[in-house]
Amino acid sequence: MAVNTQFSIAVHLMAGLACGCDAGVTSGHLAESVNTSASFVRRTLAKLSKAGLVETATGKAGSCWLAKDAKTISLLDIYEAVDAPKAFSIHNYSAQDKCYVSCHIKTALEKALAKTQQAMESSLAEISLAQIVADVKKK
Amino acid sequence: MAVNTQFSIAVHLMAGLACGCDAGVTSGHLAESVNTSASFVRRTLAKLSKAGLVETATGKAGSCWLAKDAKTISLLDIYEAVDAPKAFSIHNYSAQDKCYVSCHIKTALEKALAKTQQAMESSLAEISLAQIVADVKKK
DNA sequence: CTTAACTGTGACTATTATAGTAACAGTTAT
DNA sequence: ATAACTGTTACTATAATAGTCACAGTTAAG
Repeated sequence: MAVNTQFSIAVHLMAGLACGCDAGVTSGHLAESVNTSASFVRRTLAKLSKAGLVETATGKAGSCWLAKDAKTISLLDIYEAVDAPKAFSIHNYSAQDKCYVSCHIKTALEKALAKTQQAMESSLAEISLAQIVADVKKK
Repeated sequence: MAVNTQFSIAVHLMAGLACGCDAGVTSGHLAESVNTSASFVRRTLAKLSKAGLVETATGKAGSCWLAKDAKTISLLDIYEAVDAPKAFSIHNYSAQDKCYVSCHIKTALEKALAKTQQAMESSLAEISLAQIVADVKKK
């Protein structure tokens, strides 16, 4: 798979942490839920930790837990934490001097796509982890 | 590169067509502007053609042109025409029965991300090809 | 009616981002 | 001392995408 799923995996992990906050949740537990290796989970977890969304304890009986209340964590926080790719990527080519479209399309596109990216991020900011967890529990 | 640039290339092509509408624009001309092969251009052009955004003529002196006024073409039209990937893809894993997060996260995520996708598409719908062309010409 | 110059399309290769794994050093309860 | 974690690096495998090649189909022009 060459599709980026970091973000959705990260949300899965965060939801897992939000639900299992009673017991000490390990990367192994989470890996089982996501169906991948503990190592892969830990790498994503590391990013969430650096972003201050998750706290961890090393050593025997080490574990992970949410650093904040799920209500105060938005999907945008998670999106930014895992530095998922932008919604759009612009092709990079060497501009042909004699063609003004070729020379200026890139900046024009960047300007337009910045707006779109902004719209997407605003939308993500409005969804909290708590909402996701509520949805998961409802079913 | 495993990053999808279909969309930005398609906009580049459309801008090229919008600007060079006087002369017969060929896939070769466009390829030069984008700095890729004519064949690759034609394949993207084919999608735009199927979507009714572009018309083409085969045979000697064949060429391409916009099917509609640039003012009436939105970036969303182009986005849909090239069926660019969704902003987010959800990881696919086999759900672990004993874990309810694992079982239900997917539908919860889909619901949340549908909103985000919608926000993005609305934003794209508000930008017309004509605006892009104006930006390109301004500089 | 032959040739030249296009489009349209299928089949192929190369690239590279990403998923996923393995291994091991560092840490800390027991 | 040992067991069971985290944190991190290095590696392999996969697959989406870019990009190329080749050729059939079409049409204007000589």
